[in-house]
Amino acid sequence: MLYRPFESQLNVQLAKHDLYRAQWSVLHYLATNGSATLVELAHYQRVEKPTVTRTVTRLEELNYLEHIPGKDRREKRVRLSPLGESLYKEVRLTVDQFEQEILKGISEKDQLAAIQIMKEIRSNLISKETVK
Amino acid sequence: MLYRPFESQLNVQLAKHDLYRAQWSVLHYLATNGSATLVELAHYQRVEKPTVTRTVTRLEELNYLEHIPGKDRREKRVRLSPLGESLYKEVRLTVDQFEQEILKGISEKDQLAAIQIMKEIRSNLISKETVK
DNA sequence: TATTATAGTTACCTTAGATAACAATTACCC
DNA sequence: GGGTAATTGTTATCTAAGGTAACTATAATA
Repeated sequence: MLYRPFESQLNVQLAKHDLYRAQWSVLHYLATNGSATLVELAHYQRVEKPTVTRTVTRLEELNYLEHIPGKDRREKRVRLSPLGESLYKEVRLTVDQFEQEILKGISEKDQLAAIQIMKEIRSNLISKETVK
Repeated sequence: MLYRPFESQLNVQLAKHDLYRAQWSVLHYLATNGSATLVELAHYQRVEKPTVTRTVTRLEELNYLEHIPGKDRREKRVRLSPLGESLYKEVRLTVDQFEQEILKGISEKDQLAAIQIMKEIRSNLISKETVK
C-alpha cells in the first residue's frame, strides 16, 4: 500500500506549470504558514539541509520567494513573493482539480476517513523521528 | 493530503539494504507478478521507458534479476534471480515492520478502509490514463 | 513488399536526495 | 568574559530518478 504513491501523476500536473514536486512542497508550506527558515523546511520535508538550500535557491532564481529578516543573523527566513503567491493560486487550481478527479466516486465520508488516517500516520512518523 | 507522502521515510528503510525506491518498486512487482517486460514495468510505475531501462540495468548489475525468453525477440522479459528473491524477502520484513509502526494505534477496520480507498484512487488513475 | 507500430537503448538534461567539510553566528558554561 | 558547543546555512561531490529526442531491431499490417 505505502510504497506505491501516485507522485508521478502529480508530477504531470505540476509540469504544466514548470514546477517540480519539492518546489511545490516549499510553495505550499509557505502559502499555508506564511514564512519559514531553511531548517524548518528541512524538517517539514524530512530532508537534509543541502537539499533545501538547492530547492530554495532555484525558487529564488525564479523570483517566487523573497527574504524577510529572521531573529538571527544565521537564519534565512523566506516567504512567497507576489509572483510566488499568484503562481501558487494558479497551481492550486490544477492540483485541486487533479485531487477531485482521483477521488471521484469515493464518498465524502470515506475521503475524510482517509485524510484522518493520513494525519495519524504522519503523527506516528513524527514521534518516531523525535525518539531517534 | 496527496502531495505529502512519506516516501522519504520509506527511503530510510530501504537504504538499510542499499536499495532505492524505484528499484524496490521493480522488485516488488516481480515478486508478486513473477515476470515482466520493460514496457510492463513502465506502465506499472507510470514512467517513461528509458527510466525503466536504467533501473533494470542497475538491478541486473547487482545480480538481482535474470532474463527469461519472451514471445518476441524485441521484448526483454525479466524475473527475480535467487539472490533477488532472498533480498526481497529480507527487505519485505523491514518494510512490513515499518508499516506496522506507522499504522500503530489505527484500528484494523480503519486500515482496511484506507487501503480500499487507495485502491479506488488507483483505479481512477488508471481510467484517467486510458482515456488519454 | 513497403510502411507503420512496438520494444528497447543511448545520449543528454534537470531535479532531488545523501555525506562530508566548512564558515558564520549564537548559546552556554565555568 | 572567554572558550567551547551548538545551530544555521553553504559548497562540493556522488548517485538515483525523472524527462525528451533520436536511434536500432523486430514484428505487424496494409
